[in-house]
Amino acid sequence: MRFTKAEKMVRNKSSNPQKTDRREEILDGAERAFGRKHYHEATMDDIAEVVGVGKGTIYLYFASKEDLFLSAAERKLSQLAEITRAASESGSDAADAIRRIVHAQLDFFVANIEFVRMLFVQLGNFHLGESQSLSDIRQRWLPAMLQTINLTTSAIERGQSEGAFRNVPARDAAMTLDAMIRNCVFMQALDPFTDLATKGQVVETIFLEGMLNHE
Amino acid sequence: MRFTKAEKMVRNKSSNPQKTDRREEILDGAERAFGRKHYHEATMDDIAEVVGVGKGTIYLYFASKEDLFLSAAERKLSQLAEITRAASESGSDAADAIRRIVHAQLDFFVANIEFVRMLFVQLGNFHLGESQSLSDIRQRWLPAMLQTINLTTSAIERGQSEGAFRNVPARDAAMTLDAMIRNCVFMQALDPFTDLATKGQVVETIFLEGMLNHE
Amino acid sequence: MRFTKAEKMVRNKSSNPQKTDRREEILDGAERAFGRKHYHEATMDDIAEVVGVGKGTIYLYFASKEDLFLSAAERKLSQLAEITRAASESGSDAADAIRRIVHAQLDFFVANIEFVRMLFVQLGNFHLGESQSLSDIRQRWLPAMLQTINLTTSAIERGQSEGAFRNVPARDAAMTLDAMIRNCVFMQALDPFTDLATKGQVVETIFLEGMLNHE
Amino acid sequence: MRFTKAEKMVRNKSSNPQKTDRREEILDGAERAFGRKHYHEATMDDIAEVVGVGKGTIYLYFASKEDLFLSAAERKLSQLAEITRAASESGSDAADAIRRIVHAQLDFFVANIEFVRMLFVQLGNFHLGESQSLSDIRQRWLPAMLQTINLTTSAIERGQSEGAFRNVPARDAAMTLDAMIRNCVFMQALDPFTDLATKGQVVETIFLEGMLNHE
DNA sequence: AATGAATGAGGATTCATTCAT
DNA sequence: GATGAATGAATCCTCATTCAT
Repeated sequence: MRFTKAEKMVRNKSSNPQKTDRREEILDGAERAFGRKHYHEATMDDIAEVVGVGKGTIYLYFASKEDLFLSAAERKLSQLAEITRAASESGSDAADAIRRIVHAQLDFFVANIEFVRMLFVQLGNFHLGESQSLSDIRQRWLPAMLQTINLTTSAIERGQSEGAFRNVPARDAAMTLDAMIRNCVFMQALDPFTDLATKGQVVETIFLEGMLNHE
Repeated sequence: MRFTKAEKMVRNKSSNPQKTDRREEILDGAERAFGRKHYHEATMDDIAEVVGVGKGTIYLYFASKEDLFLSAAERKLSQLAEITRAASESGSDAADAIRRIVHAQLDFFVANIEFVRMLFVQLGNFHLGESQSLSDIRQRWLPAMLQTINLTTSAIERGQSEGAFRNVPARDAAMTLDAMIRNCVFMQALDPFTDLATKGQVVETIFLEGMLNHE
Repeated sequence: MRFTKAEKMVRNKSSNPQKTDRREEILDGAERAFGRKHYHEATMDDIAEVVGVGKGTIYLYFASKEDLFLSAAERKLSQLAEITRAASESGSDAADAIRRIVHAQLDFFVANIEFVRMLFVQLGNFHLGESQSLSDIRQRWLPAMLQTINLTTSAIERGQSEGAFRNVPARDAAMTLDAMIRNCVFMQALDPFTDLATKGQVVETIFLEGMLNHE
Repeated sequence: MRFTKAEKMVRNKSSNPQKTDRREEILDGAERAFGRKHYHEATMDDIAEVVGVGKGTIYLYFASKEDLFLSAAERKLSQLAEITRAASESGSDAADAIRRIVHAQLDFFVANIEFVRMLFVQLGNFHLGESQSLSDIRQRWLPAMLQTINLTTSAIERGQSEGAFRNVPARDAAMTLDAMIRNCVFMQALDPFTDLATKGQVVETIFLEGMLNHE
């Protein structure tokens, strides 16, 4: 039985253990490589070397450099959404859910610092559109990104309907919080000697105190 | 008579008005070109076309593509620092200074949306280090960036010493605010139909209410 | 036990019926594959897929892609020589032999259109030499090709010695006839709706009338 | 003033002497390079070396390797059509026109042996279709090829309407003659010591005697 | 014997930079 | 000073061949 290239690509997502492993290995390496250099600066040779496979091998699992890049980010974004869901659900009330989301995401970002590099280096581009060939970035990344932002938005809306949170546009607030958290990782990278916990605390304080109804 | 490349570059910083004008024109064009495409996606041909000069001409004023890019951003970052200083100084008290900074920066970003694209697309890289050839990004950008962040930090410290602001690490808070403001521009770019004023209001509310001492 | 590559190749020429069958299958597939695409455009993957075997299997029977290609053509050229011999021998006189050769070859070409594609696409190269890696094309193909052309040449010489044919260099005439016949197949491919029989008739008429002594 | 790439390509066809010269130089080199090796075997490096320019320079004048190849052949085919027209028009009667066409084309082919190699190596492919990316070969080459074949066809039809030529399908006869002439060049390449004049004579004799009405 | 995943040399194309005009 | 034609290093991707299973 024969498969076209496209079909093969799909098959790779199936559960064949060997192929899946190799695919994951390549994604791991790509994450590291793209974490160290810009999309345009990381060459396929770099990536192959990091992964420890031949250049051609990558093309057995991914259709192009772009596909590889999008896939690597996609995987991480899904994990982030999952982390966020778990954090949100374990919160006793809205404020607690927010607190847990903040810390869960911080932990995730720190544990995946290379992903953060990779992702946010490209993210400006995502937000700001234009880039033709990377245009389908939207299609590949948006679902997981929306899922994540929606979870935070929901937590805020819950707090608002309970009367605990100030009445600001929930989605805007959620995206603001998102930016605040990401920023901690940037700061951490800038000055590795400060404590990330402190920074997380600052975000938590400012955001929660800013949201809470003090009457 | 001949000049080494270094000598030429120094000469270009001289005050010959014609040369200065042409240099500024090129920076304007670079800003637009880099605003539309990634550093690696914008070619020197693109830039020359946008500026309306020959490709070789750019090399009379800038040593390399990288130098051009760094210079264009440098100029804007200085303007941002200037704007921020004016806003901060015109504030009647700490909270007012913060409010003015938020809105001044938002206005500046909106008026220079292409710069924001250009800058923040590369910024992740800046924060997160590594990239060899762009390593001197630090040297070129850091002064103006520090100046800007220090102005916000000072305003916060003023509020804290007056007892109006909560006692969190001022610099971390300043950088958090910075991230919140930048994020507005991203959101604006994502959904151009929402009102930027609203988003600015959300940032102002969350940050100020979060910082204010409610006892 | 291990064999060097050369030993393996020799073994493959042995008469083990199974191996021979598989070898023929692969040649059949190669013929189809090379008939559809240029030598350089048909990949070993293509061929393996057409044949319905694994890519590695081909290398059990042929030393390289080039060897496969040369072998496939070699086989067909031998068949063409055989067809031509039969046609020539069944002719009652020289003119009749020529007529039979023309039609036998046309029939063969039509029945093996993919071979014709394969062969004549490469043939310019053959005639015109140079191509290093394909240089031994000569050694592999020339025997059968000479055999074919010699049969036609003999028929013409017979006609000349009988006084029926005009006295032109027989070998040149034979090669000209060969080109005329091949050309029919090209024309047929160009315009599939015209009748090949007509074209064959044109060739027969022009060649025979041109050769016959009209005194 | 600025031009898009496509516009530049068109401009190159204009009469700017420098650009035209360089373009012609490249075509000359391409002709030699493609004459020595198959389209797929001649690399852009080869061609650049033969021409004596940098690899990138070729791309200033031609959009791709394919474009270069098609352009080189196009140029020659136009010259062949022109040669053929002149020969046909200078013929005193139909038979004479044919004779002149035969010898003019032979001379042209001999003088442009590398073109013949280039062209006919690819021509099988042309006639026999398929090759996707080279599909527009048709559009680029057909006009000049049709022009050439139509000239020969006309000469034959003239002879038929004058009653001098046998009544066979004129176009088929023309294409047959074409194949006969091309074949001389092949033979010449095979055995460089034979006289091409003799071969031309054989073609002329067989074709004309075959076409002439002997009643 | 048969397979097809892995490999890396090789090739088309792009683009920052130079330099003759 | 200004230009843009020329360059070739660098990059993505393909595919013949190998070899562990």
